[in-house]
Amino acid sequence: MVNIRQSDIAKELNVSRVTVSKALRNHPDISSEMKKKVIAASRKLGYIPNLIATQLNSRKTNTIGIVIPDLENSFFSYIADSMIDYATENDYRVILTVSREKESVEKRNIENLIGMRVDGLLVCNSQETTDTEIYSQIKKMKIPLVFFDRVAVGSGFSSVVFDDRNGAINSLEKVFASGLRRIAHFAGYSGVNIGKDRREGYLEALRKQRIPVKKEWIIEGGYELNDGRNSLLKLLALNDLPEVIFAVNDRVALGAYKSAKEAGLSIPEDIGIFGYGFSEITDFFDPQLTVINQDPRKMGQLAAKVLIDEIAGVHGSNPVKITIEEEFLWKESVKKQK
Amino acid sequence: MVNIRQSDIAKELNVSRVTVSKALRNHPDISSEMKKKVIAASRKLGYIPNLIATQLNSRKTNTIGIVIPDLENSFFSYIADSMIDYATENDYRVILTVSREKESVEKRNIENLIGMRVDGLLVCNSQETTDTEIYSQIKKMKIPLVFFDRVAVGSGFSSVVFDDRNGAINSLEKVFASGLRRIAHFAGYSGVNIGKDRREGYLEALRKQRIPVKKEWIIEGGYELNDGRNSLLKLLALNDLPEVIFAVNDRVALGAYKSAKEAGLSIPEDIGIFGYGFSEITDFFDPQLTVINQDPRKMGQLAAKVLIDEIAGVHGSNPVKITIEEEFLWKESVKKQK
DNA sequence: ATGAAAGCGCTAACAC
DNA sequence: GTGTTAGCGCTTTCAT
Repeated sequence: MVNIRQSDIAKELNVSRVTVSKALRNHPDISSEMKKKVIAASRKLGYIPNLIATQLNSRKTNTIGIVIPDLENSFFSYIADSMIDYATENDYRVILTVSREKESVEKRNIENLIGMRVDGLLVCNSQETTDTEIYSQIKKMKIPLVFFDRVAVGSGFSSVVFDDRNGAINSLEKVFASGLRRIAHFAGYSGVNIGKDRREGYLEALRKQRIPVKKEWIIEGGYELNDGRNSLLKLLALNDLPEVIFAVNDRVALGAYKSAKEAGLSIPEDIGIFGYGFSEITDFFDPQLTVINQDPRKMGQLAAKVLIDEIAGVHGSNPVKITIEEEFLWKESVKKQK
Repeated sequence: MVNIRQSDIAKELNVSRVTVSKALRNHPDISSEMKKKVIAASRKLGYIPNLIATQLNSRKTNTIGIVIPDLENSFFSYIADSMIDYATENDYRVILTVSREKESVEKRNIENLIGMRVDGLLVCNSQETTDTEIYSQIKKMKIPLVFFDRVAVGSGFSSVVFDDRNGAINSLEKVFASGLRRIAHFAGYSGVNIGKDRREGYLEALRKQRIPVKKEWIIEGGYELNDGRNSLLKLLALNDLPEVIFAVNDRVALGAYKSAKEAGLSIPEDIGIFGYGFSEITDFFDPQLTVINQDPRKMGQLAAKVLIDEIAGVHGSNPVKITIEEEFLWKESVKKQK
């Protein structure tokens, strides 16, 4: 690799490196003629400043580190994309790491990013993560950090999350208002936050309507397509179909679509389906999936904004907690009764 | 931010910084007792090495820069994911930048990454990119670079691309062999490589079978869902339906699905559809989309491997050109005739 | 207006 | 075995 340095420009012009350094940064010390000369020479030689060196003595890298569980999940890739967007607009670079839902990888990534002296961190915990020691250390080091979507609780950092519980309650109220009353829930494991909050929302919504809970209609499973398939088969075996299925996420909903069609059930006539998701995916379902919209771009943007503000010292030392409301997008997959 | 330095450890132990530096890197100079002491102290103080400083004098960052057009496109997010995977496994970090299909952003990203002194670059050109001057400069600077998917031709760098033309030819041969003969093509603009190669494959396949080309069955459009919708409407207006539509990509195919269903055509009975895509998306189509498989993980992995090998000096100065064969995955959306 | 000296945190080369 | 010196490329005093 052949890199041009400021000293090369200085030699070319027979001036000192300092003059060059100042000229390039448009320092008032330097005459405008000199500046022109320096800029011309740097163009000519193809000078690209060494940010590593700059960063070393400014102790600022203008770089944000992201730790995300899985880029193959479009929800997360949209989030990452919007974070990169927002960061770039605000003159920050982004180092993106993927934890693959592994706690150990998450930890390694974070140490790596701190080693790179990023100015701040955007972190979504892996599903496995339970040990929060590293986060206490980050707190001690006073490195700005914002959690998004999944939060290591009690660590005292800012966070941006969805209001899943109310999202479920509000959405189900709309469903009830349309005359539908028999709703099953394809739930995630209740150990995980996501699964827990969404299920609680479901239960609370039923309670409000004084609709008795049918335990057999809460079918617990994972978060992938096959889990949705299996849950639908379990539901069929009951010989007691609900009017609508409320799925814990879009992949589970898709699995339910598949099994439903294989079983000869048409959506939404024989059975309706809706679930957590985001607007961009509705089109990938036929009929279009009704979703409780978790706007990933909004989350990414907000988290990045909170972090960058925090780096700038906007919030002082008070962590900011942002809860994003979810909107119910009624599409083809659920048929209103009235 | 509060960061512990080697000198802090040195002070703590009343030794020189160099001893600490060597001990931490397990240098043979240092006694094992001293090493233990140093490691214990660094643990205790929560020392995290400053990679910026290390990089400054090693002139190696162990970091790869990626420039990708759009993370919202799952094809690219899978590629990015697999690159990060491969890089991480090989002890490289990744700085990911997104060009949003803008030439100017692409250029800015590259300069930024070079400024960060990444050890190498993985680049997919934006759709707009025509000016390749920056790439000549990179060549001069001897910075390793590998293009993937879209290549600034004539710049003399290694590349990893799909063999779109043969993918089309081979796939169409299978379709023909099953007895289907009337195939339309929803094409991209022929100005762009992708659009051009795929269309040429289509034409060549017809030629081989001595099937006359119907110009009105080559419907040119963009690469998004709505383009597929519009193309299908244009096709319907002809009152001369083909048996199968060959779509330039999955989003166009999806648009065709939508319009077909709205027009009361069922797939594959009334009309078959297949297109370029990758295996993970077939399930999102109902019926499952038959695809000419462009495996994004394979592309990401290979490109990352070629680059990392190149950084290690494996290929000398000879650019490597890798062409990935595409496999035809016959799914539900096309019905075999025999 | 320009430049010399010192230092960011770490490491390689060379003493002791 | 341990420490001293010098330097990575840049910027920030402080002289001139």
